[in-house]
Amino acid sequence: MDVTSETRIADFAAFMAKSEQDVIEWASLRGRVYFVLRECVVSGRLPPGSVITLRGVAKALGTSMMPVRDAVTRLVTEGAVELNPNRTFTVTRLSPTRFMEIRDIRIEIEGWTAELAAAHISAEELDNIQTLHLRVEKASKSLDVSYLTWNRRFHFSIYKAARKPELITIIELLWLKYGPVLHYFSLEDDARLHGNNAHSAIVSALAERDGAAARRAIAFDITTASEVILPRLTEDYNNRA
Amino acid sequence: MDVTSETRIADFAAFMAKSEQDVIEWASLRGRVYFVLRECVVSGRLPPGSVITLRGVAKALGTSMMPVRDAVTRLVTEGAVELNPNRTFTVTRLSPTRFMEIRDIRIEIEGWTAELAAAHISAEELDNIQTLHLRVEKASKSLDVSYLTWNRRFHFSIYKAARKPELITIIELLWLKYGPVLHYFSLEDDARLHGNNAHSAIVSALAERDGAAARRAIAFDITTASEVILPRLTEDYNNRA
DNA sequence: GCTTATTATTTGTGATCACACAATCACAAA
DNA sequence: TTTGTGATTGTGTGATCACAAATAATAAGC
Repeated sequence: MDVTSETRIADFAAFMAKSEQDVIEWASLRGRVYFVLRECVVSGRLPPGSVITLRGVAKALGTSMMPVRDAVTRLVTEGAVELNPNRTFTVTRLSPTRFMEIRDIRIEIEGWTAELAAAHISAEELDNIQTLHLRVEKASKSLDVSYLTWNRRFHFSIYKAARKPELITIIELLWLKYGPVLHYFSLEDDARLHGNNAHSAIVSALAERDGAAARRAIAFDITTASEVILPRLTEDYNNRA
Repeated sequence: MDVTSETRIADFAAFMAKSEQDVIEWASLRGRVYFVLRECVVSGRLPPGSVITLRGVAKALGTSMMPVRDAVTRLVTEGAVELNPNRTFTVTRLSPTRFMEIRDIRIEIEGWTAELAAAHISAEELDNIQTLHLRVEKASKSLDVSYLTWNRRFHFSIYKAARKPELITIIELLWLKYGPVLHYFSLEDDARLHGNNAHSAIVSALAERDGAAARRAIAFDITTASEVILPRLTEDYNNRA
């Protein structure tokens, strides 16, 4: 218990410093705490199942309990964190069946969104997506953790081209639940290469304004990635249960 | 300003009493406050655009600010309430385009869920849905406000038969945003009759385990209802803007 | 020595207080 | 009459305190 809490505090502090280097500056304190916690959960710094205590996080971040409380309860309503009957907060652990359900929903919704994007995408948006595609490829070759970040930006740049903000909101929620398990993926080079092939197919489908092809390419991307993740997740889930 | 706040307080108190008559008993105070506020928003007691103050609600419910604060911030993350730059909370007002976007998402997701339900539905579930269908029909003939409640139970009983909890979560969020504008609908008898025809089609499609027909029937139900709502919403939106 | 009961610590929950910001109203000057 | 300026009120936000419940730790009993 001592080690994890210490680790958490160190992670929080490190990420706090990094996030202040970033452009994003939040007005309210609760917003900053939410941002830090959210990134820790999505990036896998806080692995699924790890406990979160309000006072611990507050101490680690040098704030009061209140902003942490707001941030954590928000993550609870978003499904990234669970409130156990033991009165403890834990990062949500996805069961294999739940993982597969979210995978199927992602294929349906993100595929649909990409299909809509193919109909509305502008030349500038397409340019931006192509450069992002190159950044993802570069990040996938070097063993960099930033791969997941670039991959995220690549996907959401496509979805934004559909001009459906409510769909974006839903997809963000899906990624928030899906994000932690993506960490199983970060050291798997061949899977990344497959992902790059899928990304190429997405880009060319968008360039040709072929909605059906874009939907298929998105589905292929999600499927290939999940085929790498699912066995590792299942193994991990059975061991820890 | 005086009238609305008084009205709000009265509504809250009345609904508080009614909710305690109900079976549902929440452990935490924040949960009860959330439940009350949520129902006030969904049922249209708090029309879109009305302001919510933490101290006012706390005073009306006889609690401290804290549970209200938790409940309202949760509604904000769920999209039912907005936090304006003026530092005031207001019930989210759906623009016509935003309404149509959610309508389309509902057709896609709820149609899909009904299609899945047709494949997995059991005999008991089908029985339950048929009795609920009769309750909706009865409530639609008498000019009762409970029509929306029964309609909601009818729909979610179908979606639960799909056995996809993540989909249910998404649909709940959609209804939370969609709910307030359904109040335009409550006095329109002929539209209700159309809705009943659509419901009959849904039930028979489920009885025959015809997924494609169930999807079409759901889409028809949502479309016919929105065709009644949209012009009224647009008129209201243009007048108040 | 092992089990059980009791204390102690840690947890989330709710209440209260202090602060900063925004809006509104009142009064005075042009 | 209109406009600018100051004060008052009301707002969300953050901090601190008190409490109940649950877990962990300790001590008592066999």
